[in-house]
Amino acid sequence: MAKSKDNKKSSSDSRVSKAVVNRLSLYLRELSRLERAGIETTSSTKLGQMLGFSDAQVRKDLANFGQFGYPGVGYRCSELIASIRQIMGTDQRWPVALVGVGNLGRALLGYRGFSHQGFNTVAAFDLDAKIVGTEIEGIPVFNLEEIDHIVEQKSIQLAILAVPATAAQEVAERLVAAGIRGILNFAAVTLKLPDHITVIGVDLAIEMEQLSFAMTSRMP
Amino acid sequence: MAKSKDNKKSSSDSRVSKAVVNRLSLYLRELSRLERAGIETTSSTKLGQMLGFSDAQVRKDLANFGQFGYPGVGYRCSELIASIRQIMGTDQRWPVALVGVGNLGRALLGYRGFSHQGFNTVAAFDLDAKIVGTEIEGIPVFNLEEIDHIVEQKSIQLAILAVPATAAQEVAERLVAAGIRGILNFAAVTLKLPDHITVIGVDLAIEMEQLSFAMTSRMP
DNA sequence: TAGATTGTTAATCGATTAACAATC
DNA sequence: TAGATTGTTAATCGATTAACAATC
Repeated sequence: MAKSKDNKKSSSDSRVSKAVVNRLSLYLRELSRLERAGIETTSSTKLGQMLGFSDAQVRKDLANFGQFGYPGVGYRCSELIASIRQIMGTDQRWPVALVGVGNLGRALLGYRGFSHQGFNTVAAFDLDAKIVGTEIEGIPVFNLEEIDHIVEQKSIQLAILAVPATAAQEVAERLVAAGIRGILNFAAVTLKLPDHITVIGVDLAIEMEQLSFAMTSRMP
Repeated sequence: MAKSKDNKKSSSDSRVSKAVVNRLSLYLRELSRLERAGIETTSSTKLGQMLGFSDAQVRKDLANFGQFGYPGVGYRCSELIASIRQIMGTDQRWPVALVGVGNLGRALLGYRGFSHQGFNTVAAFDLDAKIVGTEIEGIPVFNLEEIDHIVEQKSIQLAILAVPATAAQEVAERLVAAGIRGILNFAAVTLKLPDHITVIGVDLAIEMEQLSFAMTSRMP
């Protein structure tokens, strides 16, 4: 085990920035790749190089949560993976609701990448009578009216919101009323929700704009 | 027009952070909403409030690129929209290639949100003989072999990469060889590409992890 | 042992906020 | 005019990097 004094900082004391948590996910992704490749040990320098960060940054990020390495040796991939999973909360399974089974929602239902990381889409919701009651990719589609019931029954805390922008605020409020505490929002609107609700916004048009800005500013 | 001395900083002098450019996109999104609602004027305070930023931050971000407001009055929505579009490069149309017509790729082909912002998916690429030669959502699907040809013919600089993670690095290198300069990467890998290539990564599993971290750290 | 690498403290750098004269 | 709000400079805050003793 890593270090005898395993006084990891309690997970709730550290007010840690969004950027740190994002990098933690990237470390996890690289570490998993190394482990799959049969590599047992790595270092802050190597990990940083793979991702374009400094070695100091890697160590500092991890230091927010405890001591995970061995001076003179580095980090054991499998151990660090387990530690980061625990920090991120992905050492447990999270049942997820997907709301809005349109084009994008359907693709997300079929997306295999989530389950690896500990996320299980267990219920989908829509208003379209043609699909309510069916199963898509093995996941039952319910009428949105049933959200309170199902969220409670399946102890769901997380939702993926893939409804049209015009409906997003209203649907989000229903999710919160149903007991959802975290939302991955694909709608191109800023949701106004109570402070205790976590919202991560993914706006694909905005990501494309970052590209066009880069093309435009670094003119060749 | 805004200010008589329109000495906007030249778009290439300002080395501006990723965070600033992202907020610019958010300002643009809110301004468009206001304009659609028939509101003609706003202020840094109001704009900030809508998005959870300080008024000073809004003004500082804009100050990177010029002077767009009227002291005592605020900003004219339509003018500021036009200015930000110009800064972002979305005052012009960008032809885009979509590579990898699987589950997610197909959804992205059907996604209407891009074209509003000035992006036009004009060609899709895949290896699957069953779909090569067909049109999906009105967009022709080509064999990946044809990428060089088509990219040149259609003057494409931007690509959306939606292939399996295992293929992403190899396919990305082909895109670069074909002349692509910016990639929106949905594959869960860090691409190793020349410095002059801009890559924006969107990893949905990582976004979900941000949620589970929030659930786990702010335990109720 | 010599070489490598951690965790951590101090120094630097950059980003955000506060404050205010200028302006409408 | 009085009130509102900009653009900008200076002050503060936070994040990144450098440096190094401790450790294997």
